[in-house]
Amino acid sequence: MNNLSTRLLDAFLALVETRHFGLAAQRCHITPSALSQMISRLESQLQVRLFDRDTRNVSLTPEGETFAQGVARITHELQSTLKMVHDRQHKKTGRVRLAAPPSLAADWLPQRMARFRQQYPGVTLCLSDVVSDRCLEMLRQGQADIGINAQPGNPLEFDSCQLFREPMYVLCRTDHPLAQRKRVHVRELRHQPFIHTTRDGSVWQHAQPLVLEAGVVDTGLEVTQLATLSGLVAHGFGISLVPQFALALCNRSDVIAIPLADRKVARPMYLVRLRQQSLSVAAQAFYDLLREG
Amino acid sequence: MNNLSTRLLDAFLALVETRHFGLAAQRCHITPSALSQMISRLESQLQVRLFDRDTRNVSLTPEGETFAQGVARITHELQSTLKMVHDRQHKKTGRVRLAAPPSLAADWLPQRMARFRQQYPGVTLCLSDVVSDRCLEMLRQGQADIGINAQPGNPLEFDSCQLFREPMYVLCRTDHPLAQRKRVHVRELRHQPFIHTTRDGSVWQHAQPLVLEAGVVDTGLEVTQLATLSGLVAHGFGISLVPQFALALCNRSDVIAIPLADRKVARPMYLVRLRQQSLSVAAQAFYDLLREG
DNA sequence: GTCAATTACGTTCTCCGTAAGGATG
DNA sequence: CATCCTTACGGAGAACGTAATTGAC
Repeated sequence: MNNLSTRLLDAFLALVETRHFGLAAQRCHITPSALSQMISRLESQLQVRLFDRDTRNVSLTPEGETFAQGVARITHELQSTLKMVHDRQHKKTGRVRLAAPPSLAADWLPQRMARFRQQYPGVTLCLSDVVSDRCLEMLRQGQADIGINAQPGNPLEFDSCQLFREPMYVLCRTDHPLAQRKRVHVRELRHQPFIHTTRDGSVWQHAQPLVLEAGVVDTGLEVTQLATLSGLVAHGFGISLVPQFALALCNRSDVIAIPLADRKVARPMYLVRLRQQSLSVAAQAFYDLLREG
Repeated sequence: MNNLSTRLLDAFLALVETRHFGLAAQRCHITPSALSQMISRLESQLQVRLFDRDTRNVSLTPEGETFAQGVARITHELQSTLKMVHDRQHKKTGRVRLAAPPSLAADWLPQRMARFRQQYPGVTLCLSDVVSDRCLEMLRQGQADIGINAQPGNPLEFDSCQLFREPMYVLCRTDHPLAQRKRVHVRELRHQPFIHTTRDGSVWQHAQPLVLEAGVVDTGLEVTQLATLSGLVAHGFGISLVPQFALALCNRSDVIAIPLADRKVARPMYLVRLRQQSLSVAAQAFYDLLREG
């Protein structure tokens, strides 16, 4: 029985403002007869007389006055909500939270973020540069919408597609025997002192079996920052492996990066999202940009 | 086109909470089919997909999430407004503003206010004790809902009905020649020094022509408070006229009040309200109490 | 195969418009 | 008597229920 519609409330407000059935009906694009019936329905549903009216005069009752104040608040909230939803739908507002490895967060991803921002300046872009394990965790806990990760995660839980395969490079001093080479094979790293990156990062997880198999010497060094890594290399503590997009972060005049010839050593990079939860309109647009653009 | 109803919003909220069409439909007392259609209508009106759903799972989209928050606020405002109107209708809340002369504000009116308050304790009763001119002015400016006044005001503007006629009394010292009399006629006040009440009060306006005609002596004294009046009388500055309900306010052992025999000198008292503006439910109830009870 | 959401379709009911009615200045 | 709100009545369309369909596990 108790059912109010926005049409009813709008008609009520129109009559409140005009105090005239004819004008109010005109504003609502209905006939005065229909408006009269609507007001009657409203009054019978509320069980309150809202207007004192005869053929000459229309005025609010005190109860109608209080109702009008409430309706004003309600329609304000309603319009605000509709606008919010509409704006999100048209990417005039919104938020996209990204989780990506430091190597891509440095340049590759910001480049695409800038393109997206230009098209949808109202959408907030949040970027977390995270190591591999943390990336999937942020997605799982709803702290990120889109992840970029070397591991695709559990297919039941995550929807992943490969973006590209990132070639790996050997990082060594410019005076290192390998420094003059155009390409290097993994097996040539045998007996080389090796500096690891942190073990929860994808480089470690991906390269560890390969370099161990190749017979590198463990220096016991394990660092997080690529700048630290290149610094250790520069001062002769050993060599290391870095992915292509991380090269810019360890660029020093006294170290050099040699591409690894082994194709299979290239690190895959996946675009990852939760399978159960759909993306917001803005996040979906950014997802499409990464996947296709 | 854009038309939302509370049924639609309630159905939406039910589905948000249950995440299950069957249960939500049960809560709304409709079939799952109807609920499905309602959600579809809602989504097409907003042009936003609100739920991700298949036969196994129902979950909000991010846009549905924001809409749900808005709807929660809207329904809260709506319920609050409906309750407010309902409470006013049933006199669980409300306000009645009264304007009455000091004589009636002292006892006669509070007595009825107490009776009303007992029945409708939630209704706030505001009382202004005002002189005659101010009473109609407060009604006119919407500062009072109900007036009690010796003047009915302009019949086009005010709706007035007489409550009673209040007998007038001569106030004099106990050692005054008239003090022993059971009744006094106006004409017997000839040559008596007379103390006036303030000229914007009804006593002055009502009694002035009569006492002047009778030939009283003007003392030049004109007071507002009845306690001042009785004090002046007690100290021999003259006599005065007071209405019956004001007697309690000038009760002193050294003054005495003698009823005026002239019936036409009795002061009429009107229940007054604005004609154009209807009373609130609470005010109407109090009006009826005064008029009939 | 079973369970749940959706679609198809028929019925009911709401809601609006036209036209007549009634009240007020 | 003119104006404006209201009532009466009929038709168009919305909304719900029943039943068949689709889809996921």
